Amino acid sequence: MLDIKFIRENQEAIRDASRRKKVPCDLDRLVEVDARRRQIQVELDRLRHEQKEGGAQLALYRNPKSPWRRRAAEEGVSEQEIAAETERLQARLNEIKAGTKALEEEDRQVQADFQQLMLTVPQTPAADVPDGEDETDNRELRRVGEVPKLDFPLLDHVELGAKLGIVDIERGVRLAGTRNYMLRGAGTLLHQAVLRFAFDLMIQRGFEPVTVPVMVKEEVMQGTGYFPLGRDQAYLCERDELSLVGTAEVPLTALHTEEILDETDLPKRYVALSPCFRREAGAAGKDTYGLYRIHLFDKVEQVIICRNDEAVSLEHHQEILAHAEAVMQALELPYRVVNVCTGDLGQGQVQKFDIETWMPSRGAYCETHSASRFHEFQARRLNMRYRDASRKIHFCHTLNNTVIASPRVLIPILELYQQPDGSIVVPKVLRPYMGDMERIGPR
RNA sequence: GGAGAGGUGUCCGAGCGGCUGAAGGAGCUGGUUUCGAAAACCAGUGUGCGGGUAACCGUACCGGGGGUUCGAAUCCCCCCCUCUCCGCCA
Repeated sequence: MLDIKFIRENQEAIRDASRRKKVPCDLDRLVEVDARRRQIQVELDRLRHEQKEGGAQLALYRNPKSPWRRRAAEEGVSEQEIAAETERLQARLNEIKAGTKALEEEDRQVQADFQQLMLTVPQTPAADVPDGEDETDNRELRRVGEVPKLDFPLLDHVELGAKLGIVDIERGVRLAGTRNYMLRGAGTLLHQAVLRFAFDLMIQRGFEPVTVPVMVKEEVMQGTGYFPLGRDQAYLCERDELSLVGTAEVPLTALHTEEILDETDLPKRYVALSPCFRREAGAAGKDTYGLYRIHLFDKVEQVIICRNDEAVSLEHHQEILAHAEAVMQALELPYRVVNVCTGDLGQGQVQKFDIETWMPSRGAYCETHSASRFHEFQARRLNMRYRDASRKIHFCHTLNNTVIASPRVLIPILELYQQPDGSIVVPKVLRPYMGDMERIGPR
């Protein structure tokens, strides 16, 4: 959500963002509703003011012991005159009541429309976000690590996994349908090892580990910007009015909802390991092979909540990106960093850097991480603020990034660490998490 | 799931239907005092929205939503949440 004042004064920028991000937003309607909203408030305030004063006066008229009555008596105002005046005032107040009631009714509708429309306004992208339609227009910033030259016929992760008995897609699908899987034996250990390694690295880097709820209320989904636009991507537990989160970004970012923090407590650095649930609606037929696009995975996510300062935000953006890169470098996986283009940006994102890791079976660098900054967008929706040294209140800025998501990252690990004999060498940094296992061989 | 208690400002805690944005305390900030500190004393100390260049003014908010009333933190209805006891259970 953006500041309505900012929206009013920067309509062209919003229109531009809406077009370039391909986020539909009826700005004309919003501006119209906003004008009416303010009109109503001025009128309502006026009516309520008159009501308050009139009501107080009426109390004085009606109370025989009031100072006003005493004064009136001294000045020789007759009982009849007071009674007449009381009646006149009562009539006026009844009139006001009717007027207020009608206006309040309209106000309710207008406020609802206003809120609805406000939720659709896109954040304006940063100046250095490249223009573009979709992910093919993302701009590569750098490549890190060498793609190893393996001079034997490569197997993909599905074949490797099946041969080694560590990835069981067939049975996963049998139990839960398409885009489901089972990890088994060393596959499960590898999965856990990757997550735990990443988690520990973040703790070392000063992030507070948090265990989060993965079923959250409507407001939380809306507050983080996933609803209403992304509603069909989420699994809903309608009976309990809860949604399964697609990432721990949601509960972590919303952690201080409705709070006013102290500036001295910022930035907040949080890390959580959670399951992530994604319906992948609209992705039918896309990436159906293997462990790439699946309904359930585990992810270590990092979130920073910081001061409302563009420069500070930028700095943290680089910081969270660096943490993720450190993980990839420790795993010795070749990756590249891309500056995500406007068409591929989410509604609330100011800018997003993806890390794409080389996946031999796909013959491409593919997204494994996504680092976003939002400025106030999420904080406004969540009403998450802080007080600065001069007691002024501001909305926080928020940022988040993947630390590691598995099993997707198992794709490059399995495929790049495979040996001619079909076994997998365990990346060095993961061995302590796997009972010093150095190699995954056939059972 | 059954029974009871309760939800008020940063916290604790009052609150006959109008004079209560809300007593009183604590905390915090500033000042006085002190060589300095503590203590004591004095003053200030919620958020949103609207209007105004501004000082400021208006209005809303006492878990949420309706209702009664000229007027509701205070009365009525519905919902939510927390706590205690009992039952069940990873």
